[in-house]
Amino acid sequence: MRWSRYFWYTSKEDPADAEAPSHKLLIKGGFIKQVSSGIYEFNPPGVKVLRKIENIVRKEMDRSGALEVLLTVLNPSELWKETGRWDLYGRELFTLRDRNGRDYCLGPTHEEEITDLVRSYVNSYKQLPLILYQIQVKFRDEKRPRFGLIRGREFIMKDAYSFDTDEMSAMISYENMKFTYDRIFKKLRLKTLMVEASVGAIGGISSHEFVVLTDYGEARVAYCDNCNYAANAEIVKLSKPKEEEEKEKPLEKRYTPNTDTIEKLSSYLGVPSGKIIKAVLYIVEDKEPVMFLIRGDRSIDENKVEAFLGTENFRLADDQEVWNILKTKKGFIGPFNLPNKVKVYWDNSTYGIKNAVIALNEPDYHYVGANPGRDFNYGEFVDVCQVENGDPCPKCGSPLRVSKGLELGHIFLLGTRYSEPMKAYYRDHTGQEKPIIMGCYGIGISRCISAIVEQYSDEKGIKWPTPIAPFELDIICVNTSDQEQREVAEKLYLLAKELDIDVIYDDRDESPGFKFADADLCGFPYRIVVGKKVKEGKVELQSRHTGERWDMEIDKVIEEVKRLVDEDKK
RNA sequence: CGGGGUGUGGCGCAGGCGGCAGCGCGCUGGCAUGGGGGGCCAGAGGUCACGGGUUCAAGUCCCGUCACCCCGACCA
Repeated sequence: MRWSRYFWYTSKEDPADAEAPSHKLLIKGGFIKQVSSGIYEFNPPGVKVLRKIENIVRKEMDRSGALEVLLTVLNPSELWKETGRWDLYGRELFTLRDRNGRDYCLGPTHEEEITDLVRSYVNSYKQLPLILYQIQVKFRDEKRPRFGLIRGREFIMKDAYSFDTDEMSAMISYENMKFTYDRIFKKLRLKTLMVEASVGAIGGISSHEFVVLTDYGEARVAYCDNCNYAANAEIVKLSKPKEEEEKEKPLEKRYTPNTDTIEKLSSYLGVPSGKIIKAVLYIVEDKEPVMFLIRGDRSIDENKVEAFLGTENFRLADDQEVWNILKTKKGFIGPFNLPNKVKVYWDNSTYGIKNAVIALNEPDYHYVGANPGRDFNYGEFVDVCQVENGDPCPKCGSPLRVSKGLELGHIFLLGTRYSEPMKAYYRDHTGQEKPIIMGCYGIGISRCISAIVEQYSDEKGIKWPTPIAPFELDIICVNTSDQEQREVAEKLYLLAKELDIDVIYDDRDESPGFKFADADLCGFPYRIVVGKKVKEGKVELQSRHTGERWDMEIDKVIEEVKRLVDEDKK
């Protein structure tokens, strides 16, 4: 490709609206362009990267025995009503109506459609097991799109679905996909971590996420360096700590004005926040008040709350509700003198605290020196505490490490969540009718682009791994008005094409510095600079990854690039 | 959906105290250049997000709407 004839425009300035490095670089480098919040179009080099990723994924899926299909983007509501998700999926579902008043959705995922496809052909155990996949655009009307391709409302996903006769067989399909995902991310040069994940409301049997550790992820991931345990933070169980050993002080009611936060209370009383028992009031299903008590230096993990309550329909009580229910204000909520309708749960972290500070639902007052058994009694214990760095590993007790993670893949053993309501049945060898056991497996393809940029970039720009790079080689002619340099560059370009190197020749009439800056930004793994040294029969070969530069004979440089590129792609 | 912020040539920004709409990059033409977004000359390009209001006069003040970004809760 000659750059002067290509459609590729970079920017000198950082885009104003981008925050994450991958978002900035992809826009600045002219790979993508924003159309609307969470909606991006791909320019030619962006498409090249996307296709290379897709093809790596496709190759590994095919190798696993999965078969590619292409389902529809526009999906009639009927199937979604069969599984109840037309209503359950909520406002995240993009819906529309045709001229005859029929409802459709733009597919956010395709369990319904794939199950419909399979049930229309599969009747017998002889046709199973089966894994089908597709690579296709998905639509989700996210509450908050973020960070470019990291969370979009329109994005490219690889979704696969397995169909098995029984749970044992389904487990084998699941393991197959786990293995395949591991290969895929290695081929994409992504350093991923496989973590145990919540099966959530889908009610599946097993679930794992593949995440990369980055500040621009939205999941919290806990992992143990000692025993290799790794899990999404929301499912890491925290049990009761040891009882504190401390001499009990007398109970005292103290005037504590304006202490509506733990920090203020802690500094007002000169007591560490870990000695405070914090009470948080939630309103469940818009009516039922539920109080959680937790140690003052810890936070509530609302994912755990959701799992415990069995509903996502809950929220913090507002000031008015706190007053109406408890006759107090925020900061002074406690487990004493409660109306009967308030349910109270004690997080494990509150166990064994001696000489605690605790509120009593009386504005501007707290108890100090409160001790369990003597001054108050625990109720039912629960685990709703957010996991933090250093918490004990549930497997081996070593300190956990907690990081932000970006979820690139998620695999699920679904069971019969879709096959049962949609009557996707088969006959077993005795002639008995049984529901198919399903699994589903996703990879955010467009999100992978961002993840790769997050992992491979520096202040100058992107450093694409060779298998994913928009071009493997960039040829720059320093002085375009020098006849000899132009001829050499031209010759090398044609030779590189001859050898099937994915090459771009920067033949634009721009200053050398301009082209160097673009080359760094756009992230070509190899660059040949044709300059003054052509007089000595030499050009310069550079590696974007290592920064190395070598003077090479003009006659040998392309073969060397070919060797390096082939090595990288192994 | 709660909280915060921003909307001014293609891009990045200034102007905000009401009185000729500016700068840098990019773009067009020309000249000199050619190893790190380089120099000189001459140009083109704007419904100041939208709607309403105050005023002799609004980019600027007031009210409303919309869009986008960031922080939180949810998905690949």
